[in-house]
Amino acid sequence: MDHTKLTQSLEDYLEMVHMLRLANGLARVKDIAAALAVKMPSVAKAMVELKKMGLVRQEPYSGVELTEEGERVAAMILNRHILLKGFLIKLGVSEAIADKDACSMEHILSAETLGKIEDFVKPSNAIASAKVSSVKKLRVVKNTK
Amino acid sequence: MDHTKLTQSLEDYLEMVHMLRLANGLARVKDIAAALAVKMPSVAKAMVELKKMGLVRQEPYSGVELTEEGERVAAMILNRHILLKGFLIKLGVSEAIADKDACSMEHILSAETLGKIEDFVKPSNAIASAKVSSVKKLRVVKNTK
DNA sequence: ATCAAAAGTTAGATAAAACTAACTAGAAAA
DNA sequence: TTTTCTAGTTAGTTTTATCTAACTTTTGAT
Repeated sequence: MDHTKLTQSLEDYLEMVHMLRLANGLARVKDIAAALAVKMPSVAKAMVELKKMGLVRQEPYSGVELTEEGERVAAMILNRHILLKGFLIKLGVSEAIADKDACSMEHILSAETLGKIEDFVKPSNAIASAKVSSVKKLRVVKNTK
Repeated sequence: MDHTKLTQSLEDYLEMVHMLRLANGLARVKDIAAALAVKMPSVAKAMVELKKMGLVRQEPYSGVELTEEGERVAAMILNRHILLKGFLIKLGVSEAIADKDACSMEHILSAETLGKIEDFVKPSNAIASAKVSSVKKLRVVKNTK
């Protein structure tokens, strides 16, 4: 509800909550920290911010959930991630590196560039279900930034 | 000489010094600030760091120069910039946006991804002089981050 | 030659994002 | 049911990168 703009790092946290819920059903502070290669207090602080912005819900000492708005925003970010990862793979980049670089790129590219990348990746037969199937294949692993 | 790793922001300052010297012959604090859309004291602080690292030389109250090592590092960064900008333009992105996004991307991509992008941009007939001619066309304008 | 404007510098404040250390709540084992 | 371990939190520090305000040097007009 709060329209304050997300920083890159908050986008990462929000996206990771979403990924972990898709992968495990539950987004724990400990797992968020491991996946982003940070310590738990960093996650706690980020969650305080995301709660203030109304993107995340959390009862003390338990898992993190997304609000409806949070879900909407996180899905956007995750779609960007999937698009960029697919793009890099299409260029011949290995899956692990594609994942890592997509994660960095997803916060900085302009809408125009993202659009052109989309055109490149889906030249004609853009099947809407592509995104969905990619999401199903999500596997969350520890990052080694 | 000092092997401390450059931060993204120091890479930007170093690259801009190089660009301004190529474009104007002289890299002034005021112009560096304008081109990167920051204030002069930010440039002054960055120059202190780059001097410590032995990448930049400057007599007080005058223009900034690159050391040999600084020149080497700056040229690498600038080549990355030129590569990425060309890549984006090839995808159909407008020149201004390509420049801006290349500037963000140049700090974060892995060697593997940069290599694949190079393959994509120069499929076969990679003329060495391409880089040089791009440099000649450099025009430094005020950034509006 | 003087002095005002422009360019450069220094000092100190603020904000983001991480960390460590120390504390608290909850879950699991004895 | 205690106790212990794990997960989560809070407080305070550090680093990076910006800023504003105040000061200094240089330049250049008069």
